[in-house]
Amino acid sequence: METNDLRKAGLKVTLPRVRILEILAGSHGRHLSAEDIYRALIEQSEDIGLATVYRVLTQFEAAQLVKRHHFEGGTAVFELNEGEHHDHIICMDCGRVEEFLDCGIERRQTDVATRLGFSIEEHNLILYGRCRRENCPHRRKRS
Amino acid sequence: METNDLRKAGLKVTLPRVRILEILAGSHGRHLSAEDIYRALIEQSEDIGLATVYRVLTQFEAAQLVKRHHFEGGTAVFELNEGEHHDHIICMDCGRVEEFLDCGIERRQTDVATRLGFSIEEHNLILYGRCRRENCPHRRKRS
DNA sequence: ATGCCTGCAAAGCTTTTGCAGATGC
DNA sequence: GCATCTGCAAAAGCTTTGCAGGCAT
Repeated sequence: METNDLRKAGLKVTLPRVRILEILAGSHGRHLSAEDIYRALIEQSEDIGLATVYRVLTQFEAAQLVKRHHFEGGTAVFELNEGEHHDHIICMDCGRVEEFLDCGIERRQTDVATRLGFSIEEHNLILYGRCRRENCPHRRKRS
Repeated sequence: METNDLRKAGLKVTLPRVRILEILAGSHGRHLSAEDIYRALIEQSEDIGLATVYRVLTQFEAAQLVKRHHFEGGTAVFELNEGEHHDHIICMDCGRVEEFLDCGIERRQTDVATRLGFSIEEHNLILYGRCRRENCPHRRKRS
């Protein structure tokens, strides 16, 4: 039950927050911008302002319920924080985003940081490429 | 001679472009925002508009003379493209940026991409940590 | 009942663009 | 001389903030 996540974060259980959580949960791994979420709300006839979407997402980020990514070009995108870490690979043709985790890469990152005299706190790895799926070449895919 | 780089890129050798290249070359690895460069120009009494800085940087990026990074929080930063690729580690306390290259990480990235059915075009890896230098703990260091 | 939320509109920031004049070749 | 470039100012995103009213608890 997501409403408990809200309570645990010290946030009141309000309709905008619940709806936004639902939309994020229903995005099946797609990464949504504030605008994406705003439009999704409009589609389901919820009268929630864009400013609220931003505010809620910022609160969710502070509460570690979501992660904010900057990918490329100004617009931030958000995804539910499922707990376990992963990195991203993005298709430059169709915009599809896949997630992955490679222990070897993770380990070597720690090694590099140590070698340079840093203690690593977090990291951000994005691969840009082209996927060879037959349904790729044009436009973002609906899930 | 940097003016040749400009010519090779099909760009006329103008004062703004030369000055901006010089500033980037003299930044000793520090990553500069458009605003940083603009202020540096003002300091040396060059009357060059911020819009021009942005335009020139965009042209330089297209000509692969510089790389644009998005690091964190809205503002893009730029560095001279020295040819060989590297990644970044950033100190969350003092903002210091170090560069590194780890062949193991590079190789595994390619492997991961292949496994997922992508051909990798480029990537972006940033480690965030805390450096333990005695001169670190507060504020960004002037070079 | 009270304090946290929300909507709206306005402001803030970074970046881009239109246009008339200036400059490199 | 001509095309490209620049400065200025205005516009265009994306995101944040102020304020008055609304809602969860």
